[in-house]
Amino acid sequence: MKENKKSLEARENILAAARLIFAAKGYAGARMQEIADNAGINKALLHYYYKSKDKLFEQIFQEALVKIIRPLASFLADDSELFQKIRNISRIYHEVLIEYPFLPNFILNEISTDPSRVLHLMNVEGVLVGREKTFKQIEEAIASGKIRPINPPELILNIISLSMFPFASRPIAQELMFKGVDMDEMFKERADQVADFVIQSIKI
Amino acid sequence: MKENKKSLEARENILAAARLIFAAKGYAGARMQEIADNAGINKALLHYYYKSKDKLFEQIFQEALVKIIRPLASFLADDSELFQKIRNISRIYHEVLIEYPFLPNFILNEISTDPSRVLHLMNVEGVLVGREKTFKQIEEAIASGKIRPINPPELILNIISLSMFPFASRPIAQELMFKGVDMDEMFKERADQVADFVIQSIKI
DNA sequence: AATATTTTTAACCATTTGGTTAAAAAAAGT
DNA sequence: ACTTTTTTTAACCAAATGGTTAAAAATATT
Repeated sequence: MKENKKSLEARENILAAARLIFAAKGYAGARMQEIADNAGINKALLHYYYKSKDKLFEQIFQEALVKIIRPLASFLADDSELFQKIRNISRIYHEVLIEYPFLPNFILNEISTDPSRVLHLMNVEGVLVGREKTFKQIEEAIASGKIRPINPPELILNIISLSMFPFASRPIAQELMFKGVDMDEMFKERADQVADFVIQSIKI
Repeated sequence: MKENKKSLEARENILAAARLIFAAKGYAGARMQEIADNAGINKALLHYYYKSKDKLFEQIFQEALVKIIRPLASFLADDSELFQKIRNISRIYHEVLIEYPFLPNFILNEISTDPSRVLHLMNVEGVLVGREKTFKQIEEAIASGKIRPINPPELILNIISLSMFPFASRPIAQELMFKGVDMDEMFKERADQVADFVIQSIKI
């Protein structure tokens, strides 16, 4: 007998619970017992399906990493015109983060907590492919007078900062600057705002 | 006998070690034993000076929160001209974060991990004072045609995002976009770059 | 010098935590 | 039907962790 319906369902319940708990509390703060409770099973069964906390975490973290890095890889590989590419990446990041708002904190936190445990999970190849191409595209846009001079990786970092930081800082931003404002609504409109903000800044 | 030189030194050693460990590993990942070792004392003495992990953490976290929020409060209270204010806050944040680069991750992480334990430590008053004034200043700059229309809190969020996120994302950014680049050098020049980027984006 | 107070330590403790075991229950194969 | 394999559970375990205690050492007060 191999992986019948019920066991697959249990596996999925475990993953869903683990996503929730790991994202909320981080590796060190997460408790296997809490994940088991949340998945509606007991701890021994949790260890039966996923050998150890490390293994389980690795899988969850890997998933999260992919969700965050893929839009960047797509941006770098994209052959569209520069401004269109900027609109695309901002839109995609906002879509992803509206669905998984905890991703930035989860990833940044685990990387700063224990780089050695997680940095190796980063599959860099997908990013490397288009990087030089996009750097060159930006440099050519500068040379041809289409945009102002800017260091290409910094331009990209700016786009990502504007897209991701507001999600990471949401609770504190809500308290300090957006008291009484519906930030979910704001985020929906923000994708294009960010793209416009960036384009306005660099275009001549 | 009250707080002689040696005991004050021990207290400061403890705080220094606690800053290091809490910032690196977060509340849940930090170990009292590790803090004690790092401070060159034993665990009982650590508890003698600071009653509990919670108490010690609260003090460290409070300090960190102040370092992050004060520049914002200064910005909001500042009576200078808008573009000058933008240059000021970017510069101050970059100065602070070059000295304490772990601050954004530390704070964002703990807030997302356990908002209830830490959100109440945020002294909001200093921020509230100047907020409406600066919002009005931005609105007037828009009305008078000096800058493009933008939601004032979002403009501020953009400045902070561009200033803080690169520090929070440093390890991953280094790997993906700044391979072989000296990011410390980049950060030194980035204060003015960020201010220019923002001003260029909004000015008409 | 004698006494009181503060500082430091080693040994200990209760709880929590990740993980295991051995056996029961359920399902599949024959 | 019965044998084998997979799934599930309760009970258990060793290590780690935050915290305590009681006594020794150092320092200050008289």
